[in-house]
Amino acid sequence: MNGDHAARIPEGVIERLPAYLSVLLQLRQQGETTTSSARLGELTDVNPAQIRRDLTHFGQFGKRGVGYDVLLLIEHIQSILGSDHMHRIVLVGAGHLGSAIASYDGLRARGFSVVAVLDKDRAKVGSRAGGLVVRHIDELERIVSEQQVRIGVIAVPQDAAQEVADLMASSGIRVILNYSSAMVRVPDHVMLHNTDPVRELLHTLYYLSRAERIAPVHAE
Amino acid sequence: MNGDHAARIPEGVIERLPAYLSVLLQLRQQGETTTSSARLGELTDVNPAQIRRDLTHFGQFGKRGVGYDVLLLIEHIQSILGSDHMHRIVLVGAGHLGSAIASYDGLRARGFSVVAVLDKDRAKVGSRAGGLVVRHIDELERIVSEQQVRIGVIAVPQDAAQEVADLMASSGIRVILNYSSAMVRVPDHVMLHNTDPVRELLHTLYYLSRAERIAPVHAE
DNA sequence: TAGATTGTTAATCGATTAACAATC
DNA sequence: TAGATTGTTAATCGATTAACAATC
Repeated sequence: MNGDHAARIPEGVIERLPAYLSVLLQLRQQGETTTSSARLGELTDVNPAQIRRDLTHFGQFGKRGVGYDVLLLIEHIQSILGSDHMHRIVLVGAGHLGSAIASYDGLRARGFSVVAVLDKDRAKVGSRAGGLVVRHIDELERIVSEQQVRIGVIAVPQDAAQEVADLMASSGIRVILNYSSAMVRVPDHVMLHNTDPVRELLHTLYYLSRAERIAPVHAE
Repeated sequence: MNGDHAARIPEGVIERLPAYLSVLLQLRQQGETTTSSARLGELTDVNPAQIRRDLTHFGQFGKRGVGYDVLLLIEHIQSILGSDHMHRIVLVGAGHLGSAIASYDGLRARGFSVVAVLDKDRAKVGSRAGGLVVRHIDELERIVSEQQVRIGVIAVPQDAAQEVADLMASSGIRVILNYSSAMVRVPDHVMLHNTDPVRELLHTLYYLSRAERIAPVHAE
C-alpha cells in the first residue's frame, strides 16, 4: 500500500531537504533541466541512495532511467517545506548584525521578506536598515498581528535577548531564529533555532586539534 | 580494560559537546559548583543517559552519587575540543556582517580572537571594525603565515566568496566558516562550515507549515 | 535491445535509551 | 545505612547503505 506519506518523517530527512533545494536552485541557474541522485549526491555530499529514499517519503518525483526534472523537483521540495510562497519576518535589533541581516538579499531570493526592523533604542528609530525605516520595539505586537508574521529574528545583545523572545512569543511569533549568544527559553509552541557561530567553531576545532596532534605544524 | 579512548567518536557526540560546554559556562557564571546529567539534560534537551554515555568516550569525569564538578567538566570538555587556549581568526569582509562579527565579544569570551579584518575595497581599508583597523586583502597570506592562523571567516558577498576561500586555503587556513550564501568548494584538507540562515529557516518552516495545516490561523 | 537510473527492499550499521550494579 | 547518581551493559530503535527489480 502506498499513497499516504503522512507518516513520521525522520528529522534528518527534513534537515537535508534545504540542502537539496539549494543545489537544485544552483543547477537551475546554470540552465540544467534534468539531474540524477548521483549528481545531487556529489554536490551535497549525501549518498545517492539516501537522497532517493528521502524523497520517497513524500512521493515519486523522478523517472526511472532518466532522473529528476530540476524545475519539478524544486517545486515539490518547496511545497513540502512550505517555501512555495513568501514568508514575512520581523527583525529585532538594528545594530551591525541586524543591519546585515536586513540588507541580505539572499533572504528575499529564497522566499523570506523582512517586513519590519525594530529596536528599543529611540536614537536608532527612524534611521534606515536594509531599505526599511527602523521602528520602535513597542510596535512589534501590532505589526505581528496586523501582518500575521510567524517568524522573528533576534539580533540584539545577550542581555536583551530573553526579553525580546518573550515579547515575540506573546505577540504570536511561532519561529524564532536567535542570533544572540544567550540561551533563551521559549514556550513549547514556539520553535527556537540558535545560530551560534562559536558553537560551530568549537565543533570544527575538535577535528582541527586532532589533525594537528597527528601532523603538527611546527612553530620554529 | 579501559584507558584508550582513541576510538572512533560518533559525529553526534562531537556536535553535542559544545552545547554541554555552553550550559556549563552558564552554570559556572551562576555560581553552581556541582551538577548532574539530569540537570544538564534539562538545559540542553538531551537525554541524561546520552550525556553520560557521550562523556565516557573520553574518560570518567563524575562521581557516583554526587554528579559532576562544573569547573572540572568545563576544563575536560575544553581540552577535548581543543578550546583550552586562544585561537586566532582572520575575518574577510568589512561590511555590516563583518563588522558585526568583529565586534562580537562572545568570540573572545569563548576562546577566539580576531587578529585581522580584511577587505578588498581600498575605501574601507584604514577604517575601524570592532577595534581593529581594516587591512587590505593582499595582506592575508602574510598575516596567516606570520601569526599561524588556522581559522578564517568569510563575510563577503556571494560572488566574492569562492575567491576568498581559495585565497584562504592557499594561505594555510584549515577551517573556514562561510557566512555568505555561496556554496564554496575547498580542498580536502580544509574544513568548511556554512552558516546559512535561510537553510535553518527552511528547516523550521517545514514544522511551521505542518502545524498550520493542522491548526490553521484564520485570516478573517 | 542495451543502458541508465529510479523506487524499494533487505541487510547493515550505529546511535539512543532503559536499566542497574557500582559506588559516593 | 539510605539516597543519589554515575558508568556501563544490553535492548531498542532508527537511520544508512547496498543491491536489484522495475521501467524509462
